[in-house]
Amino acid sequence: MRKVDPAKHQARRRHILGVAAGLFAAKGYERTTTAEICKAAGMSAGNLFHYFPNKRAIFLAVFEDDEEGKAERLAQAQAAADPWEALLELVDFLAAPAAEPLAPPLVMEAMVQAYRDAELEALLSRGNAHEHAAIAALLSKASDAGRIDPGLDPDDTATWVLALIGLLYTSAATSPAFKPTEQLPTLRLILQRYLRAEQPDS
Amino acid sequence: MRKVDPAKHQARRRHILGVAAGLFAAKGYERTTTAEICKAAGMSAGNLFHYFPNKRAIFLAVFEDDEEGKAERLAQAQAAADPWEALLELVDFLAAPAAEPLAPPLVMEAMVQAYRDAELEALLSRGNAHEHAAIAALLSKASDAGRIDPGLDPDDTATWVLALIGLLYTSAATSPAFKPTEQLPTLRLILQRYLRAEQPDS
DNA sequence: AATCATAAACCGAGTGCTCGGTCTAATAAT
DNA sequence: ATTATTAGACCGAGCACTCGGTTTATGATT
Repeated sequence: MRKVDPAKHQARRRHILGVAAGLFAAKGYERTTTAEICKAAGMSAGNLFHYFPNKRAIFLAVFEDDEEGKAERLAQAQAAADPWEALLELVDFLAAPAAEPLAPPLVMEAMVQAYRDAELEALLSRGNAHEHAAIAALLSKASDAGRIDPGLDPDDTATWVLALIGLLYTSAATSPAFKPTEQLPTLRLILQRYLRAEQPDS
Repeated sequence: MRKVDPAKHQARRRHILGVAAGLFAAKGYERTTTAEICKAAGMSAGNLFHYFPNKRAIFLAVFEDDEEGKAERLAQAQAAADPWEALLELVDFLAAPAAEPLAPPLVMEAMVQAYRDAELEALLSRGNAHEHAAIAALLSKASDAGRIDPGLDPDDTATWVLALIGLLYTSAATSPAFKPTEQLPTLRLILQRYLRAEQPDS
């Protein structure tokens, strides 16, 4: 009996997800055919569907895999001494992938698909809820420490902070001239002025 | 010989575009079938394609029609006496449609489609360029009048202002809890603190 | 007014094609 | 030998769009 090598299986799976992510980003979900994924992954249809039950599962897996391993980073942010610095670092961390060429269009595609797919919607909002909670907690702490405008509601504000980070993705996806790395300082400026209006110094 | 009644033709055309916009917003471009549009519009396939050469033309026409008539409003904004007030009003004007239920998902769909359709891309960036120019001009005037932070580059900043307005659309489309009308004041707050950092008064 | 001629408006069954997904049989590994 | 893995021909459903034809509205003609 031939023994399964789970590591090999995982690697092959990830290989598929990699090429699929590229295609989904470039052409969108519906216009990407399973045949194209097969060709790009260098395998046959039968084999592709040996790894995933259907096309949608491939799409979902792209984001499941991405969502993994983000939790500890969020928890780690909480532990930092200075909540304001921690917030800035967290923003940088969440904004960083926007510089990768694939991420912005992929995020756009995910958003538009989540609008009509309950499962994807659930998956994404779970990840989003974690981020939201982490940011809100930091905002609350920073507010207590007198580092940000105390008039801001942490929950509502966290939503806006997340949305502002998302702006890097949507802008990068919609206008080629927009370079997330170049624009990150402006994002930071906006956040600082928005959040720390009452404490213009340090 | 029968002569065409252009008004009637226009009305019928707009009727089609109305129902098509609803379907595109709800289900996305690719998942909306021409058969559905026919049914919703109460006409046959033959007749639908009598008004539009193909499905994509219907999609494009939705945004062409929307783009019309926005130019004069932009020009009018320039004429206003106080550039800062004019800017705020322009923001309100551009943000207003975000409250309509159809607009946010439709905008999302347009953005994602424009990423791979040169014609749509051209159409949207034309409209965007006008808005960008109008905002940049107002920012420039406001800067000269000492009403905003002089360190901000009008062009770059206009891009951000537009992106921030777009946030109302993307946020409304992706999270049902986000109500554009309720969030507009926060947007204004962010803009004020961002743009007028050096002039906290008035 | 009544009739005719003509082009627009409209219909809906049909068509060719593409797509996601399956099936069978061959191959490779143990 | 036995079973995992692969390939790609194949299938049925669904799609955008066409086509031949009917109906309806309008101007011209009598």
